Amino acid sequence: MELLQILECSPPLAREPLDAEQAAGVARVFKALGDPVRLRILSIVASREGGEVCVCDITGAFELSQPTISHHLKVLKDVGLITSERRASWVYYRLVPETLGELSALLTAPATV
Amino acid sequence: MELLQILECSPPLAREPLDAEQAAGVARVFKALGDPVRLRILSIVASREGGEVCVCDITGAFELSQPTISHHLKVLKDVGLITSERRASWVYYRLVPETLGELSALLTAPATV
DNA sequence: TGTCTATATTGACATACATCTATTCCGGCT
DNA sequence: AGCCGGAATAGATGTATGTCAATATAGACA
Repeated sequence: MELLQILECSPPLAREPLDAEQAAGVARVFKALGDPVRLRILSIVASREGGEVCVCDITGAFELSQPTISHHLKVLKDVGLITSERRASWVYYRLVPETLGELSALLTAPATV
Repeated sequence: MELLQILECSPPLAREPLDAEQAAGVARVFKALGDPVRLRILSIVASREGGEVCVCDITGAFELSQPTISHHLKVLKDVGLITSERRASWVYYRLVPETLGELSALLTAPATV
């Protein structure tokens, strides 16, 4: 089952308990967000005017090796938070806003009455 | 610095890149959410009428040892997602909706124009 | 005081993960 | 074809993490 589909059919945490399968799917995405480097990469991609970021731009923002950045990009891509497209020698990444939106909805807190 | 404060002053991912300190703080919370058992525990606590869950209720919902559940509760508590209160022999956990709300806001996707 | 129940802590262990170096893959260029 | 630069993959390594059994702690009650 696709991860985005799991997110779509998972109720907000505050509405009813997740079943084991939903929890496993959702946890994969949160785990991807549970690393400071990946969070910064995602925020760079998500906040970019035009929506596209070249890998070289990301690599330049960190004091980490190129393979490490590549690894983190793969993790984010595998859970459906970003997509990639190769053009000539460069690979461009962009956000998948639907995934982020589903996550946000999942975390919507109950009305503080 | 308190984790909730870091969440409060961190811009939505899609607005501007997180700095290293913000990312480290936010990542701690997402890492706590990055485990299926903890997600299910949190959803049990968050969706409970009355807001309180006894540890024994949680333990009964999993085929895991009591120390393991206790460990996961501590992780969720350490990042400010839940709080605990002891009354007589029992310990009750409840959601901290502010933390969940801050996280949700952080993930708010950019307007899909 | 002693015992019983509920929860937390400790210590051990196997697995997962972040990072690096070395290498490979892919396009463009000469 | 051969080379070069950008990016991905493979393999290695130290550290973090999820789990358990054993033990400790806290409170109720006899």
